[in-house]
Amino acid sequence: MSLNEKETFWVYFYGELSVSRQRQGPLPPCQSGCRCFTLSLFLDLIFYFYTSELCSYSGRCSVRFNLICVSVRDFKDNCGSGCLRANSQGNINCAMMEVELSSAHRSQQDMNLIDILWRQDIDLGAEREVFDLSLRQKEDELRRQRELEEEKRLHLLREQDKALLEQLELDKETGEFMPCLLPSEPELPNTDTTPEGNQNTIFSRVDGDALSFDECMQLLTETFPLVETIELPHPPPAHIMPSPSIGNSRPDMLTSQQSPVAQNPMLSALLAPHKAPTVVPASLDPAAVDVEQAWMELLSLPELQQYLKMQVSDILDQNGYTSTSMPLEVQDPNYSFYLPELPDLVTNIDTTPPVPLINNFKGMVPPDNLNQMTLKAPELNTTYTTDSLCKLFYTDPSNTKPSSPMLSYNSNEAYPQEEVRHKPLEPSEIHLPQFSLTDGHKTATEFPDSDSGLSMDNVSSPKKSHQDDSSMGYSDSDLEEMDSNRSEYREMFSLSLHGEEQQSSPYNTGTVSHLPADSLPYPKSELVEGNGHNQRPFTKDKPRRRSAGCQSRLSRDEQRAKALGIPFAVELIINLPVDDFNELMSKHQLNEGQLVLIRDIRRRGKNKVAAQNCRKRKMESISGLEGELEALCKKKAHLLRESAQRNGSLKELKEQLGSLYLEVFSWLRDEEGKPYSPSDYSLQQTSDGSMFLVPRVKKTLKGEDK
DNA sequence: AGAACATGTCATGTG
DNA sequence: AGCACATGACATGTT
Repeated sequence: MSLNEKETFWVYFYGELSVSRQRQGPLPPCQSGCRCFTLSLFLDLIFYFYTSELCSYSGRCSVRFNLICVSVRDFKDNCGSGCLRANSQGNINCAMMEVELSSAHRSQQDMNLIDILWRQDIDLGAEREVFDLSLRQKEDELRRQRELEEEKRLHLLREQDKALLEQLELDKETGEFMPCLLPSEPELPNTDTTPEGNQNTIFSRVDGDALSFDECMQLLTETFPLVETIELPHPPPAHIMPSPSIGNSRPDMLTSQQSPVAQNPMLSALLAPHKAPTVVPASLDPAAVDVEQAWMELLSLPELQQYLKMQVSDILDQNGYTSTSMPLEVQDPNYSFYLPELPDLVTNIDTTPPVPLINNFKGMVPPDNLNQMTLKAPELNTTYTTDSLCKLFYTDPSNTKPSSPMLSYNSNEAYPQEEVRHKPLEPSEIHLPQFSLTDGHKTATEFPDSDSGLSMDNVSSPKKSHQDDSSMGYSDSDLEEMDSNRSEYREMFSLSLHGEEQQSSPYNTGTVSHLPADSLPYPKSELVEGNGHNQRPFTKDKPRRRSAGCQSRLSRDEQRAKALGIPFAVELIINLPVDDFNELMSKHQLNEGQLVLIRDIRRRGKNKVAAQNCRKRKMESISGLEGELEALCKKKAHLLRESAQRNGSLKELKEQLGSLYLEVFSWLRDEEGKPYSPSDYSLQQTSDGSMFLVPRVKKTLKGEDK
């Protein structure tokens, strides 16, 4: 029996509705429950579940579920299990095809459970009409209609924004766009609550490619349609309390009071000062910009970071918040590490799936659709929002809290850690290629991973660039803790940021780590040809296809050296003979940090080559031993064959000898002319060739015994 | 999901 | 003692 796309059926998740990702482990499973869906809606929900948790996951994943689906007409008729698989493009290609709709495996326990759940829903007011197909179809039509209206409205808003920008005037002195008039901004959050909001509401642009503040705000609005504010142990002050009107509003319907910014006290407090004219780095093309990238840019703005710290510091000071007071830590031991400072802002930023990211999943229901999906099942009779959907599937409170993996790995990458808290980042440090040595004995780790190499990966690893930007000042202990979630974190940000900006920022934090960098894990990279190593490491005949994000360690060392102003190539540092190397070092005036980095580069480079050679030798040794073993096996087989051959020949000779013996023996006659019995006599030959007929001893002994 | 493999790094041993 | 190299062990990423 197969399910009709529109047919309503009940789904009972008995304990397992989980999203798994490669290497990251399963997400918290959905709590068991019974829900009424159409197949398409069920798939939508599955997809939402999938996209909400894996919106930026680029690898393969699957949604596994066990379910019992019950059609209206044929109540408790079907059950089965299946697996939705998504490819790297986010397409779910198997859908329900693997669902086996058979009642053969349904247990009586399942049947009873279905009955109980169904009756519960009846008690809650669910009627059979709820599952009527025609009603469902009407509902779908209404939903589509709302989607169309919503698209039109969004389009209109974008047009308005564009028209607004066209009204800007270019200030020839500053190169900034200044507003020639101050139009109202209905969709701009907090314009009515921020005193300076109406003064300079237009974020100036260097050129057309830059993100305006309005675009940033729009980005905020679009990206964080729904914010689940983390519950704080103490209520935030009134001026940062979220509006009570905040509910499950659709993101696109947010008003200035309902906007994510308004919902997010940290965010609103943070963003308000940014209404002052500020030059935004003009590196993004709004038409083609990835939202993630835009976010990276937005969050990496020095002004934003400063305000972020200032505002958060103020808020925390006012409320007595400390990282140790966060209740989230209780739920997640790692949370104090993830969210020490900016719980609201970054948590909200990271936990809400950006709408465009969800849109990346081609062929699936757009999030707006999801937001508008309605269900008439007893528990699902409200408009579907990200929140409600999450609650639908994550009814376990622990799963909706920051202790969830999603939140965890989202949080860690965006949080300035200890050093940031205690040592505000100075603008002069932001783009300072030559960091100053403030503490001689700490210079070895002036670059957070100058010894470990962690930051080298940070430099060029696109997915870590954000972490670099935001984790400035991570202590090594923090980094150690972060490591356990690093890969997860990486999955969240697939943006590719390249260029000096990203490369330099991690090193310019002026932060000091205190642990031996050895303890710091770091992503591995591969040796790139032409990086200075003439020796190619021994490898099997397999294609070397590591990801671009896992670039050469040395190239990062080179970037490091460049950032530190080391005046010679990394390959030179590594490959130069000791004397020449020392001479080179003495020729140049190098500070402690440079010397440490150079020594690390040389040590790592040498050791890397040594390891490669070692492995090469080991593999060669293994190959040699394997060859030797093969030869010995061949030799053994040959000897065995030879032995068998000779045994055969020997056996043949023995047979011939036996027949000859009998023939000779048969010729012998005693004195009476009778033949000798072979059992009584035997023929023996002496050394001189003489033959004797000898009575068998055995016979004689027996005779004596008698 | 997990095994197999590749690679970088560190700690330690050795000459 | 200090250095360079070798290698086991480990971590991490990829297939």
